Amino acid sequence: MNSEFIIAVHSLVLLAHRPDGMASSEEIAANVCTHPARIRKVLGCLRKAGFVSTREGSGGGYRICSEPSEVTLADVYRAMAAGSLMPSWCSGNPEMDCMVGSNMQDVMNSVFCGAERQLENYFAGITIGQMLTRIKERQMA
Amino acid sequence: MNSEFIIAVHSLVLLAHRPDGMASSEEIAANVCTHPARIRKVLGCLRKAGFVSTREGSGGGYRICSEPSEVTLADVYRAMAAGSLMPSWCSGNPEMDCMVGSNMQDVMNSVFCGAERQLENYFAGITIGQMLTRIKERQMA
DNA sequence: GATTACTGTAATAATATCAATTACAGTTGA
DNA sequence: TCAACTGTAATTGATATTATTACAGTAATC
Repeated sequence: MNSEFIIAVHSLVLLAHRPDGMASSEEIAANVCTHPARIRKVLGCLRKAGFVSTREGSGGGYRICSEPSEVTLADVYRAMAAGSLMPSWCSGNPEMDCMVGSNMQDVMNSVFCGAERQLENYFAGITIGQMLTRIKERQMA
Repeated sequence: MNSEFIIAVHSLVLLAHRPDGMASSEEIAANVCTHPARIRKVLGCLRKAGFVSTREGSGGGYRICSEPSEVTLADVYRAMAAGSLMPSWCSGNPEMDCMVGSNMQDVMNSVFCGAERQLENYFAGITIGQMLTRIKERQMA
């Protein structure tokens, strides 16, 4: 799993929490605990996916332009980390003679595709708004 | 996700496919496409988890000592890769002032715990025996 | 129009993780 | 006693990840 997914979710939750829905890369970076350049990269993806709008220049920054209650973690996952469940390392080799060794990659692939669907299904049940609610609840406790 | 999980599953499927259920680390390594020492490490875990037995010395090696139809990928996952879904990199910081930044780690953690349960649930529906069947089917096609 | 405060993007450096390899002690069968 | 194994740790090499730097482009404001 990609840590950019975490950064994306965190950033969206932070923006959703802001009254005006806005923040600069520097503000977000301080909150997430990473470098502003990394935030700009991740939020560039979120912009392409339509979750935030950006304004360059003075007074600019990022603004959430989707309903926090309608954006799910599955949406963010698809935009940021699709396919990241399966390790890049592969066992076996389609060229080899043995039935097991030559077919394992394909079978493993289908297993992980299924796992990814399962995961997306779970993430589809959690919205950015709910994340913010959970945080507020935790803050109370 | 840990690639040792893949190696463990591949090794178990290979052993299940052998008439006598046995193979040496060298044979397994050749089939998996990795180094024998790595196989010994992974199968050492499977031994501790009770899925294989080992015999040292000449003529020794690994033998599957559980029913392929009863060992699920969830069992293997728990033995080899439990907790590996969540990235090690963390956003936010419990010490900080902001409600969002200070509670994000905990909330993200609970999200990934749920995801992991979901994943295990999916893996629980796939046995080593079924993996072998899938491979045989693919070989036919 | 100059200045200031931003984003976008790429390149580089630092660090961490992962896999391969080597080495060798211990075990067992022949 | 030799040969063929496992168990394990240390080292090296490769790869992936994150931080940092740099700078061009854009927009608001004075």
